[in-house]
Amino acid sequence: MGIGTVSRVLNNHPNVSLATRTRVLTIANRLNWQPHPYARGLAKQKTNSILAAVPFYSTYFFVEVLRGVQSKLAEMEYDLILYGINDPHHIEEVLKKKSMRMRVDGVLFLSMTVPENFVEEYNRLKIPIVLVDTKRKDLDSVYVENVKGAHTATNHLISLGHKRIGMLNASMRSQPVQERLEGFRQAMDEAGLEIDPQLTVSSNSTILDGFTRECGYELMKELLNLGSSRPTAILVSSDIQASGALWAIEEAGLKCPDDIAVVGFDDIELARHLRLTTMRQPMFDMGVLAARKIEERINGSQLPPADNPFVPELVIRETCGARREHHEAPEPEMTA
Amino acid sequence: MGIGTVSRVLNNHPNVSLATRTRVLTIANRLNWQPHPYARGLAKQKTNSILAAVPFYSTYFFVEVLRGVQSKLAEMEYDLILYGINDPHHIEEVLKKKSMRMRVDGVLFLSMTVPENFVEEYNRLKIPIVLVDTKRKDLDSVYVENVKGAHTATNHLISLGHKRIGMLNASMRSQPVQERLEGFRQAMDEAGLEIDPQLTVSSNSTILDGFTRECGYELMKELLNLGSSRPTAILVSSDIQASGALWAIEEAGLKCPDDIAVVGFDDIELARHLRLTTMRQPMFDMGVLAARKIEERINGSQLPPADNPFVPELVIRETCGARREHHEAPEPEMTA
DNA sequence: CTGAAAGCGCTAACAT
DNA sequence: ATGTTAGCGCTTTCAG
Repeated sequence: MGIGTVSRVLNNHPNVSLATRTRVLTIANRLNWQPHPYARGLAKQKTNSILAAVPFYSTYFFVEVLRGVQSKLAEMEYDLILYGINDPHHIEEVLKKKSMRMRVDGVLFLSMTVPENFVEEYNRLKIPIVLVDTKRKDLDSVYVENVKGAHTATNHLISLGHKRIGMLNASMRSQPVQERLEGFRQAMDEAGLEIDPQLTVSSNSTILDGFTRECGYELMKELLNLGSSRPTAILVSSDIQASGALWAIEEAGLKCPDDIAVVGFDDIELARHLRLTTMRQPMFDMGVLAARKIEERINGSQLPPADNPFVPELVIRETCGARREHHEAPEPEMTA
Repeated sequence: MGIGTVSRVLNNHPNVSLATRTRVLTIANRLNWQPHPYARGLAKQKTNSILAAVPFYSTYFFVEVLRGVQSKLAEMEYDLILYGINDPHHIEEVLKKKSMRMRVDGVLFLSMTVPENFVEEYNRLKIPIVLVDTKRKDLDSVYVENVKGAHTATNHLISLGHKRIGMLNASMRSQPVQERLEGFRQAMDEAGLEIDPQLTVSSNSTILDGFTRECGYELMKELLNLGSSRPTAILVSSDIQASGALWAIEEAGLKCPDDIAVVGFDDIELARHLRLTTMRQPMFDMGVLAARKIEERINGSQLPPADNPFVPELVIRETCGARREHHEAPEPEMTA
């Protein structure tokens, strides 16, 4: 029996008699045989693996997304190669040198701005890219509708009767932050509420674009220093910052829902603990979709680059003041 | 100039004149050339990538470890293939079918018990395995000294004057839990303190071996139901459970350091928020070491399988009662 | 020191 | 339907 035939059954080629097919299969099974992925890859010019470039710092978010990615990828018999970018400035250098080129059939960028020349090069190599948590008109993007989300969050606060609402932001350099601020503005406008510039603060920290507890803590202190003209409620651009803000509030001897209500964004694990009202992002599902999208491209889809927006969902807990009683028990664990 | 020569310079083969070497290098650079990893892998019988099998649920711990692994691996020019095991029962099936066999030079198992036949098979294939956060006499293992850690934690509580100390455990099926309980016992013994069996509770939950907030919450309620014979301090086998325990304490209208002190284990991110005193595990460093160990094996080390223990470090915050004042500011962010 | 040729394990095109 | 053969892109003898 020729080696070619074996190859055929392994690749489900039609021209193989059922007899030989089963014979090959059983013998392969008995020998515990598996085709060598590299040899196959070389011959087929396909690696059956995709690269995920992630900023390692946004832990909870990216873990959830990756869970989704990996789960879909496993189903597709693809491997996930993880590449953590610690210093955003080194993205290109790193990805170049790593000769990730011929090693993967596609690449996923999470929460990262892709360098222009990188896009060009991968374009030339016909290696598709899909973005997660960022957006670009010329690439497939999977992201959350930040404007809408912030809008919803703000409306919630408004519906609770708040008038003096502030927004505590991370760095305005961050695209999601800009969008979230925009949503806030829209909602305030629509409600005919004044936006006091004093109450709209943002970070100029270079550390993680201001997505840190410290940033939330410091900015909240500023807000609190406003004294009687402080806001009665604030929207915070991320849960992690909200945690810092809550800290500042507590430290100032104030009570969270009563003296000042807060709504976060993300619904990271911590949020449940803090009983933080927030906008949930369907991270796992975003990961699954991203994997699907990259697959479509790999399989030759020529559709124009598409947006794949997800709508964040308002999770009402206690920091907004809408629910003041304690629960009997903690919320159920996320399904693992 | 022959293809062979090119190959030689790429592999730093000595027999190449500096003249041709630089010539090849510059031209390669100009063409933006990179050797094809699969072709190279096929020829050299080496993939230059390692597999990390991780249980996706233990998020924070594994992210940190992986950060370490990846950082070292990148340095070694190795790729990291991530495989998330959601259902522990499927480990072998999954890894078999994935034909991970010839695809990686080594495998890392995080927080997981490796199936026996898996070990045998990889042994036969000469693909080295190293364990992280678990132990096996016949494999290299990188882990934390749980006995010592629990001992230290318990001693801390004892030094604070506590006599009625309890321990709240996850499932006794978990190796780390057993070890932590052992450390607790030793410390109590050495101090001549009685261990009230009522105060040593453990979970029989099958969900994540009881490493959940709910588990901590429920077990703490049991402890609290003891009324006046309740412990004045408890050691909890993990931070995540400690968070649930704190919840139960609060819900019962009790105050944490005052009515009952608690010390956790792990130092997950959450711990800072909760101001939880806990035992820190050097997760990143464990990852780095694991990567180094696997590299040694790949490079043919024949040393007998070795233990690589790390000693956990006591992090004193407020739930133990040793520091009662609030901080001026939150602790600095972990370096990312 | 360098060129030529065989081979890594598989796929795909071409015969039969 | 199946056997044969020529690559896939690189490494590695073996000559020279």
